[in-house]
Formats: sequence, structure tokens, C-alpha cells
Amino acid sequence: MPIPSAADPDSPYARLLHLIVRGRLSPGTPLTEAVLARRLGVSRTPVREALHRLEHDRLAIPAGGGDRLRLMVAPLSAAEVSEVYAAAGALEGVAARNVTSLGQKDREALAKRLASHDAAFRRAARAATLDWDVLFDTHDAFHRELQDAAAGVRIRALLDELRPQVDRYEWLFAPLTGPDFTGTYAEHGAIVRAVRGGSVADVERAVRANWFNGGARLAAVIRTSDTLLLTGSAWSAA
Amino acid sequence: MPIPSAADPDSPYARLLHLIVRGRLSPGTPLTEAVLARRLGVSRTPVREALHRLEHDRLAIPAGGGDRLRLMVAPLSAAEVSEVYAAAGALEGVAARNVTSLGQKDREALAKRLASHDAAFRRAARAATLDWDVLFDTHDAFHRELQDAAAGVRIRALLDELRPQVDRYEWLFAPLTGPDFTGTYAEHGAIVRAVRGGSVADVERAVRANWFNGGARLAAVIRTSDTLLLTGSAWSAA
DNA sequence: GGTGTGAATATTGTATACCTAATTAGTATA
DNA sequence: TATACTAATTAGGTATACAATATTCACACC
Repeated sequence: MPIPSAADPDSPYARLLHLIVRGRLSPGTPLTEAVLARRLGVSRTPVREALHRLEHDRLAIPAGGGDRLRLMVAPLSAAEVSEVYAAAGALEGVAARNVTSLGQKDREALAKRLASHDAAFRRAARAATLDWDVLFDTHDAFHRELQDAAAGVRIRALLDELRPQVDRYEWLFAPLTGPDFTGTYAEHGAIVRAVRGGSVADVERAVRANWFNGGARLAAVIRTSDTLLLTGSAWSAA
Repeated sequence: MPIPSAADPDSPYARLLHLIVRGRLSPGTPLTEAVLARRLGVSRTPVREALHRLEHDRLAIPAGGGDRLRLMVAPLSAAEVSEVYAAAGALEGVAARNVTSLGQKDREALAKRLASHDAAFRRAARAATLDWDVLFDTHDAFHRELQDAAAGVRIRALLDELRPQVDRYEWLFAPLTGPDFTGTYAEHGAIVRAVRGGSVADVERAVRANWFNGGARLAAVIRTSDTLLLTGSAWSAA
């Protein structure tokens, strides 16, 4: 798949994406082609392309009202996280309806795989020393499994487009939501049961609830956190 | 808004988009930078950027399995149109839930505007000589009105991204679905009534039904149409 | 006659030079 | 001291040159 995320992890796009998602490039940081080109050791051309993709992902947004396009790292907001999660819930929700057209056996197998991802997530969450990377990955695996089973290429593409945003919010704020993930456990459990049950409405409702609630949990944390962190004004430009 | 569609209608992106959406560049046509650059009278650089955007829009897709990126105009398929419309329905549907948080007066005003767009659409559909352009525009206006009222920037961005696809399918196949649009009339009427009523569930259900049914209508037409038209193998390369 | 190898060609990816516009700093004048 | 005008620097948009690789066509050999 050439489009989702980035095929080559060494590409300027992938590198910049990583820097932004992990917060090494903080909100508000100006993204100037020549500077990034020097920093990444390539010419302006591939950096330009990467910046355009990041702009499309809304991880880079226009800074200033000039005629020329000046970009900066996008700020974070509770309103945006709610909307992004609502969109992801709506998309994964409609996609999930398709699992009900699977046979009983396939649904059961899918439910098993989902349950095992969730179990891994719980183990990671209860580990003596919390490793956010594995927590992150196991949680992601749950939703990927569902998307692989249910979503066609087009909805997958839209979800893949949302993923960087989701990743950024989760990466930057998960430490403030955890380490109590009982809400997530319950919602994942409901999804697994609904997949087993095979009711279209139940499956969609469970999936949407998980995303909506997840967005609400993050939004709540964001609203109470320092606004300087959200725009990056207080951070150094890395 | 710098991202949606294209600010400048003379930009290579906008021009190529138009050529593809209107079918002047048929499915399967190879999109080679140098050729298009000559044709559009610009250098390869802006064409490259345009092609990357089109690739993201899925109007251009990789052709051949080479290492280098070779693009061609994307084919059309019943499966894809169903998925695209399902995604649009899911997104506009969740967005539409927000109209219920508007005041009674605002909802009434919105319903009026929607009804007037629908009336214009009906007039256009019943005109002596069918003008597909105005039919197209009035139908679009209905959904834009709803999206403007309900969707935040992020969901708007996703819907804007879907629009070129929707436009292409409607433009190429609407002549085969019309001129009887009673299904559409009924669904738009249901949306207007639901907006007036103010029930979250009703509004979302009505919006989704409109998109799902629209996708189904198009998919049915596509399935019965000549497959050569879908991949463009029979068309000249323009 | 089919197939494999090689050269020629076509096409993408990258770097760089040039141009234009915008912003900023500096200076002079009111 | 504030403001307006001008010069200089910065930065993005476009064109083009160059490099690398895939594709195609031709020809020879099996």
C-alpha cells in the first residue's frame, strides 16, 4: 500500500511525522523548508512534498495570513480531539457493520483475536513499569484487527488518515489519562461481545461508543491541562 | 481554507481534477508528469504536486507494480461507490447530530434553507431540457448547507476529500439514474422534517439513509453498465 | 520461431538555481 | 518619539538540470 502513512520509514514525511506525533516538534513550531531540509540532510524538494502531506493530515497548518504558504506545527485542542474521535467512530462504526455478514465461525474467530489483543493491552496496562510504547501498540492492534476484518479500502484510507492525529493526542495525553483504563476495557469487551452476537446495531453502537468515550476522556484531560502546552508557546522550538 | 478542493481554479490540481471528474481523462489513462506538464503549460514541479494530491484523493492510483510511482486515472467500481457513499453518510450523519443542539429557531431556519435547496433541485430535475450542471449544483447545495451548519472543520475536511469521488460518480452515472429522482426527494424531505423535529437519532438516520440509498442507486446502475467504461480500456487516451 | 540479453528510451526522484513576494529592520522626517 | 518609507533579508513557487531505474525494442542465439 503506497498511500497509508508512509511506506519508507526513512522518508522525510515519515521522519517529520514521527517528530510531530511524538511531540519533539511542538505545536506552533514554524516549519520552514530550508531549515528542515538542512536538518534532514536532503534538498528542499522532498521536504516540500512531506510538508504538503503533513498539511493535508492537519499536523501542519498555515501560519499567518500571507499569500505564500507558511506552515507551523498544528496546535492541540479539546474541540479537535472530540471531532477527530467522532469521525473515527463514525467510520469504524459503519465499517464494523460488515462483520455481521461474516459467517458465525468467522465472527467467532475475529472475536477471539480481538479478545486476545485486549488481553495483551490489559497486561501491558498492569505491568509493573508502564511501557507506553507497547501499551500503544496493543491498543492499536485491537482496532487494526477490526478494521482489517471490516473496512474496505476507502474507509481504511480515511481511518489511516485520521491515525496520525489520534496517535499524537494519545501519545501526548495518555500519560494523563492512565493508568486506569477500566473504561476502555469495558468498551472493548462490549465490542467483542457484539461481534460474537452478530447484531448490526449492537456492533456499530459498541464501536462508536468506544471512540466517542475515548475522545471525551482525552478532551476532559486536555481541558484541564496547561494551555501553553497546547500551542507550544512555552516550549522551545526543539 | 487552503486545503479543501483547490483555492485556485487555474491550478494544475484543479484543472486535472476537473478533467478526471468530468470524464475527459478516462479511467486507466496513464498520468505522466512530463506529458501533463506540456499539456498544461507548466513545469513538472507543480504537476508533481497535483498528482500527489490526486493520488491522495484516489482519483489517481498506482499503475503497475514498479518501484517508481506510475499513476493512472482510477477505475470506477460499484464496490467503491458503495463504500465512498457509506463513508460520506457516516460522516455527515454524525455531524448532523450537532444540529439538535441548535435552538428551535435556528433549526427552523436551517430546515427552511434546506427545503429551498431541495425545491430548486426539484425544479431543475423537472425542467424541460435537463441541465445537469444546475441539477448537480442544487443537489450539492443541499448537502453543503447541512455540512456548514453541522460539521466542524475536521469532519468537513474529510467530507471535502470525499467530494471529488462523489462528484465523479454522480457526473458520470447520473444520466443513467435520472431523470426520476423521487427517492432523493423523499430522503431530502425526511432530512428536513428530522431537522425540524430535533431528534438526534432521526436526524442521523435520515442523513445516513440518503447517502446509503444514493450509493445503492449508483451501484446498481454501475453494475449493469459496460465494464469497459469503468476501466477505460475502450476509451481513447484523450 | 521463441527467448534471452543488451542498448536505447522513457519516466520518476532529487538537487539547485532563479524569481517573486512578503516581512523585517533601519533610517529619516515630522 | 512615532510614523512612514525604503532597503535588505527571508522564504516559498517554479523551472530546469542531473541521476537512477524501469521499460521497451531490437537483434542475436538457441
